[in-house]
Parts: sequence; C-alpha cells; structure tokens
Amino acid sequence: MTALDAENLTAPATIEEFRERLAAITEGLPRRLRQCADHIAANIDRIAVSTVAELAAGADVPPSALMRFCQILGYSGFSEMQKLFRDAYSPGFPDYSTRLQNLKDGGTGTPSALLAEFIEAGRLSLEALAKSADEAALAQAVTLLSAADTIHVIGLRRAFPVAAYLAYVFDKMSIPAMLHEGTGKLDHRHALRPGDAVLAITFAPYSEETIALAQDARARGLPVVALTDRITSPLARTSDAILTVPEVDFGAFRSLSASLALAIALAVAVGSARG
Amino acid sequence: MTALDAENLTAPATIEEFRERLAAITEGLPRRLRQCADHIAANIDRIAVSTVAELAAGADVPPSALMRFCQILGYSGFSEMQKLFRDAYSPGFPDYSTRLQNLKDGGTGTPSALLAEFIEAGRLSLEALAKSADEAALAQAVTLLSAADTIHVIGLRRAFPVAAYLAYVFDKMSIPAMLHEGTGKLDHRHALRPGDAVLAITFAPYSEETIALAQDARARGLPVVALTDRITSPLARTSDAILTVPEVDFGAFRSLSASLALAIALAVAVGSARG
DNA sequence: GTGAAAATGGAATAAATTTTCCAAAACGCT
DNA sequence: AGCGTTTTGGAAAATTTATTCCATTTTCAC
Repeated sequence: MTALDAENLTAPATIEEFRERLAAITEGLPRRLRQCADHIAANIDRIAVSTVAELAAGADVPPSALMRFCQILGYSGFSEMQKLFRDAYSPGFPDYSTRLQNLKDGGTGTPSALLAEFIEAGRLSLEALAKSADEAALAQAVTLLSAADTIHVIGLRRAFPVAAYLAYVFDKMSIPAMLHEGTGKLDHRHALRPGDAVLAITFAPYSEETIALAQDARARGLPVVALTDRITSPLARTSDAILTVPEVDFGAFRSLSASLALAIALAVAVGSARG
Repeated sequence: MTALDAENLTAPATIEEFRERLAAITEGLPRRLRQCADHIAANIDRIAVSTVAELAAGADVPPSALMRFCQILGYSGFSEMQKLFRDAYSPGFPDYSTRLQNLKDGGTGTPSALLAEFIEAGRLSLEALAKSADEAALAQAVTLLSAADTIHVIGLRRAFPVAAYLAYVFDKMSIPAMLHEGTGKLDHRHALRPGDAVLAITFAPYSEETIALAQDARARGLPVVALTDRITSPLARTSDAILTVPEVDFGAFRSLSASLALAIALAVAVGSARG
C-alpha cells in the first residue's frame, strides 16, 4: 500500500471527522500532498468559497495535486468534499424549502406526517435564529422599550399571535403595554403619547395598519422597534431597531417558533431592565 | 426609465451597502424580480456558497431572472456579486451549538442570553413533541373537526396566541371557525349549534371559561377536542380527543413552539381532510 | 379592445471549473 | 548505475455553471 491508495473507503461526513482524518493522514504524505494537507488545514474555513485553482495556488501545487489529495481523503473529487463545507455553512436549509414545497403540492400527508414537518420547520427556524440573531439590534430594542412609558404592541393577521403573547407577557410583568387591534383605526392617534414606544410586528405580506402606526409614531418622534421577516421590510425605514426572524414565509403555514422565541426574550429582557 | 434599467451605475461594494440597496430597490420591482429580492434578503448568508441555479430555484424563478436581478443591482453578473460575499466571508462557522454558547456567554440576564435560553427551550419542546405525539388522538381530532359545521376555538391567557393562530389558519383555508374571547360570557350558549365542534386550548392554571365552554358543548352532545399540557387536565374528562404538548418552561414563561406546531399541523390536516 | 412597452422563460452559448490521463521526473533499492 | 515503483505536472476532456438572446407573454395606458 502506498500513500496514494485510498486508505479509507469512507469519506468524512462531518467537519469534525474531516479534521481527524486530516490530522491522521498528514504524516507520511509525499511532499506535494503534504503541502495540500497543510494549506487545507490552515484554511479549512475557506474551502466552501474557493475553487480548486485558488486552493491549489495557495498551497503552491498544481490543481491535479489537490484533486489527488481530495481522493486520498475518500471523496470522489473536490466537489464532493466542498459540498460538506457548503452544507455545513447552513445545515439543513437546502431541503427545507423543497420539503415545504412538497407539503404544499402533495397535501396527501397523514396528520402525523404533517406534524413531523411542522416540528422540523420550527426546529430549523430556531436554529437559524440562533445563528443569525443580531445582538446589537436586540440590545438596542431592549434599551428603547425599557425607557418607554407605555409600549404599544401591534401585529395583525399572522403576526397577531406574537403580538398577543407579548401583550400577555408584558401584562404579567406589570409593564404598561397596549395591544392594538386592527379594528377602529382612529384609536391610534389618541393612544400614542410622548414618552411611549411602539413595537410593531409584521411579516410579508405586510399589513398596512401596522406600517401606518409605525410611521405615525415615527412622525411624532416616538421610538419604533420592528420585529419582521426581512431586512427589506417596509418597517426598516421607520424603525429605530429592527429585529429579523429567519422564518421562511410559506403561505398561511409559518411555524412562528422563532418569532415567539425572539419576542419572549425581548419582553423578559425589557422586564428585567425595568427592574 | 423602467425597473429593468440599471438604476445605479455603481454596484454595492460592501455587504452593508448591499443590504441598503436591496431595501431601497425592492419596492416597485415586478413580480419575479421581487421574488429574487425577497429570497436573496432572506438568504443573504448563503449567496457565497450557492450557484445561480440553486438561488433561482429557492426564489422559484428561472435562472435568467436572477441574472437580471444581479444586473439591476449594478453588478455585471452573478459572479461579480458573489465575489463580494466570498471575499467578505470571515472564518468561523455559525454552527448552532457554539453560536448558542456565544449568546449565553454575554452574561446571564443579557438579552442575548435570554434569547439563547428561549431558543433552547423551544427546541427541546419540539423534540419532546416529536417523541410523545399521540397519532391516534391526532387522527381522531382531525376526524371530529373535519366533520364539524363550525369550529369554535377557545384559548385564553397564555393559550390565546395559539387559539388566535388557529382561527387565522382556519380562516385562510375558508373553514368556518369562531374565535371565542373571554369577554361577554353569555355569547357561548348562543353560538354553539348542533353539528359544531369545540377546540379548547388551556394550560395550567386552567382557565375556567375554557373548561366551562367545553363542558357546555359536551352537555349538548357536541364533540370537543382538547389541546392541553397534561393528561390530567380538567379537559380530559370532557373531551373526545385530547392532545397533549410537553412544553418546556423557561422561567415563568413558556415558548409555545410545540403547542403551535401541533396546532398548525392539526389545522392543516383538517383543511386537507375537508378537501 | 388595441398597441406599445415591459417582463418573462427557456434554449443556446460562453465561460469557468472539475476531473482524468499519461508522459516525464524523482525516488529507493540493489 | 539500472530498474521498477511512486509521485508529479500539465494539458486535454468532461462537466458544471454563468450568461446572453430572443420569441412569447403579460401589463398598462389609452
């Protein structure tokens, strides 16, 4: 057996395994291949966004040497190896949308299968939130809301459950808060008073009343905190702090898991900041 | 000038600029291009590791639409745009568990640490639900609700967000449903009619109104489906199908993730059973 | 409705990246 | 030094990916 033979039939399937295999194999490799191993080890986080040619140039070897190296590791080639790192960059997401697509198209699932799908969607949303949460924006939102006299919470349609829960939590913590419902549009103007703040929640398709209230508050100089789905949300322009939740919109079916987790965390943080 | 003309001669050179441009341009874009903008905004961190075809599929547009979108943004094509993200891509995988740890490390009581706790609580709840879900009860609940003329949904206090979301989803699916609110106790009796069914949601401490409505319905011979936290819930005695959710509490508040997942699955299953 | 302008989808083309292959070089052993 | 084996580099082939182009559809103003 030589160093060039495939020493393992199974390619590493996780990044941890990859590191171990790399460490195990490096010693005893001929010169060019060792250069590959060293450069890969030092730039493991750039594999996902590099080409063979780029990595080979970095290791100062011809592309073919790098290809051989990938094969020694057990992969069919560079592409297969790279896939591991690209997927790991945001695990699970690739089939997330297609799975939901199936749900939409098929509709033939048993209730239990549907439940499993929604559980999975919720779990992925929470993981995505963990990764993408903007700590600075969250801190800013807490600061703004802590200083407010009354917190006006608005969220309609699918955002309403979130708004309702926020109102409930604020109430339990004895924080003055008001839940705005869509009915009776004129209520807004009277309720907003100097020193108050608005917490607006809306997801695509964005509801006009929510946006209108946010703009109204902005016009009066009141701070606005937005909880929305995209950075391109219409609320972005009128908000002093914008919190985005990475829940993929899917018709009427949205798990809300991530939105609620963020909402409660915000509410409790405000509660403790107020003392 | 049309939306397809290059509206800006200079392409965004930083990710921050990119976000701004995206937010500025999204409004007023034709349908397909807006789909591109939305999907890109929601998956901004995956641009670096995706191909045109993948992103286009995610946005549900043909590749050519995505190319046009890149050009509207000011780039010569997708590759140029992707380069921005590949170059900016900095080391460190936003891997779920380490990121969660980072959030917590901010110090107990910080907003970020709270968020991490609620995310974790939600995730645990969902996993517990996946393990404990009672398929037979779920199927039974779907059968009962599918056959109902009008579905009366009731859930107060912390169960209210779940009830509100159910009412929203039923409405979207054109299923006759009525959301009972706590105010005006006498409404109940008139609303319940032969052929209807009740979907009651309550968690400890159980709210009297919810239990009362369930009992009322039972007395009239209407089927009752319960969504609650324990098998020992007072609803158990008055229900024809009982669904339990093992929600994990963090502090005084619960995440509702599992309750909502179960609720949506139930609603969608009922919707598809009705055809 | 009618027609002009805009938007779209898909097929054709171009470009890039990858992978394979093999002749040449280096190596190790006697 | 000679010989078989291992390693190497480069160029050609295969594949994947990006981009362009244009016929068709949609939209909108009149």
